[in-house]
Amino acid sequence: MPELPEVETIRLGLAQLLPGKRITAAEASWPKSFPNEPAVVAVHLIGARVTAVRRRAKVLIIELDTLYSLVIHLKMTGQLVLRGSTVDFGAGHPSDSLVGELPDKSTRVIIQFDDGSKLFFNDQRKFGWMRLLPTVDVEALDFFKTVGPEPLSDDLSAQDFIQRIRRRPGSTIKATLLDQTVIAGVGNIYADESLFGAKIHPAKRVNEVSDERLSDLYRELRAVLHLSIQKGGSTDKNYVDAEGKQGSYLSFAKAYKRAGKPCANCGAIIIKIRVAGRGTHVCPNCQGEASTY
DNA sequence: CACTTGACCTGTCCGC
DNA sequence: TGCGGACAGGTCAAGT
Repeated sequence: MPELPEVETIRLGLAQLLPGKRITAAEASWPKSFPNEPAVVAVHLIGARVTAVRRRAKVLIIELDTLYSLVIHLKMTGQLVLRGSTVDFGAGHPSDSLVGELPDKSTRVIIQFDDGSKLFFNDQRKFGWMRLLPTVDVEALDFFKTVGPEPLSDDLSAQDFIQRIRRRPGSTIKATLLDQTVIAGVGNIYADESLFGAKIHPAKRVNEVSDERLSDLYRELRAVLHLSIQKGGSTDKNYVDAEGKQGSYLSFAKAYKRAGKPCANCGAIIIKIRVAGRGTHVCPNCQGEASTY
């Protein structure tokens, strides 16, 4: 569920909170969530100071002054919440937080810092992971070697976007958007939202979509990602930011999780179907029926 | 080769 | 009330 805007929101928070802190301890109550050898952790993580927090696609990278990095993928239900920092979180009240006392029963890893603060890696479904790697090896991970360009990059033009989408002519447009090797960071929410905005049926094959429509999709995708980052991401069930707070994008969503409700453009009832093995929200009027293409 | 499905997991919701 | 099953969806491995 954390997609590009959610991971970016967490990154923005952690980038404010973590740099300069020194790690004093790390423990994993679910070893698969943090499978590194204890000896490697002892040498390259304990005592390390955080220098930067970066993001690539849906992956967070916490860089350390030991020239190692913590690489983290939250998958569907992962959370990274900092508690007990001497840095003030600002105006938010504790009641804004979706998570209560930590650790809780979904806490898999706890990273402790020299100022007494703790970073909690919670993950209800245990699909997420973090691993410690030499920083120079991070980009050599298979995922980073094959992942597509950042959709919000200034370097990605509409023409570049269209060219990459067309690498999968026989696939549905939604499956292609979700393919991380085509474009990075898009998941189920923003696939549905951007396809709605571009008035493209998710089940339509790429080779049946015009360049003009794909150009609309490029613009809509960037717009919904920008808006969601501005709203602190989408909280459906589990997602919270680095302070434990929910995001509010879903109250602005036009398709995702709106089955049975009227389309904001035409008033037709949004339906939920299955495309690329995922629950898919579509306006049958604005986006048309797949069979008519 | 291109594309789809299953596995990894837990919690929630629905029907009986 | 309890229970079985469907469902939620990111990514990789395995299957068609």
